[in-house]
Amino acid sequence: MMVLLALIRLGDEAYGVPVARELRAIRGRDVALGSIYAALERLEGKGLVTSSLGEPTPERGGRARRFFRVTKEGLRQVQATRRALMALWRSLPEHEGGKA
Amino acid sequence: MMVLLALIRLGDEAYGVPVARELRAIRGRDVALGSIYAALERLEGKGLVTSSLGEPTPERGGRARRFFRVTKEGLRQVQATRRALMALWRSLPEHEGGKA
DNA sequence: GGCGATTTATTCAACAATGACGAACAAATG
DNA sequence: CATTTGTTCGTCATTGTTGAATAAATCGCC
Repeated sequence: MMVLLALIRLGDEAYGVPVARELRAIRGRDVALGSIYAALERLEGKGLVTSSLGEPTPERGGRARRFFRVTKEGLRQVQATRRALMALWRSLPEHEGGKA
Repeated sequence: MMVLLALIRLGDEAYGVPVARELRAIRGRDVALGSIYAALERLEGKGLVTSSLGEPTPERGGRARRFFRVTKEGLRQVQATRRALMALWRSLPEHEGGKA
C-alpha cells in the first residue's frame, strides 16, 4: 500500500531509491532497499505497477534506473483500500496530539 | 490494522464474530473467523490488545465470549499508521465522483 | 587511455511475520 | 443428544525484511 502511494507521489522520478527515501521519511524508520524491490517485483507480478528501464545519467555511479508506474488497476485498489480505512477510522478518537 | 480499527469501533461488544462481520461489511468480501482469531492472537502477543473472558449469555449456544480491547500502545500505533497514510495519499488523484 | 576505487542502482537468497482457510473442539440451550 | 454460538488448531500462501552479491556508470591518476 505505502509503496504504491509513494510511487504515485514521486511521479516520473519513481524508482527504487527515492521510494525508500520517501517511506523512511514518512514512517520515521529505516527500510532496506531489498524490501522495496521485492515489493515492487510482487506488485508488478500482480499487474498493479509496470516498469521500464531508463537511460543512464551522466553522474558518478549514474547507472540506468528502473522506473515504476502505477497501473489503472493499481490505482483502483489503492482507492478501494483507502475508502475502507477511511470508513473504519471515522470513529477513531484521534487528535491525541497534546493528551494521552 | 483493520482488525484494530474494528475493535475500536465495536467498543465493549468487541469479540471474534462481530469483528469478522464488521470487516466483511466494509471490505465487501468474506473473511474466515480463523483469520480474525489468528490476528487477534498476534496482536495480543505484541501488546496491542488485551483480552478477557466474558460470561456465558442465556441464549441458545450462548457460550462465553472472549472480549478484546485495544491498549494504549495499540491506539498509538494505529494513529501513527493513520498519519503516515494520510501524509502519503494527500497527493492522490482521487475525488473523482464520490459515488463509489 | 586504461584501470581500479568509488558511487548509484538493482538483483538474489533466505528467513520471519502476517493473512487466510477449513476442520476440530468447547460450551451453552432446547 | 442435536443445534447453535464461539474459540482454537494445523497448515499453507503471501508479504515484509534483511544482508550480500552483482551491475554499470564516473573519477582519479599514473
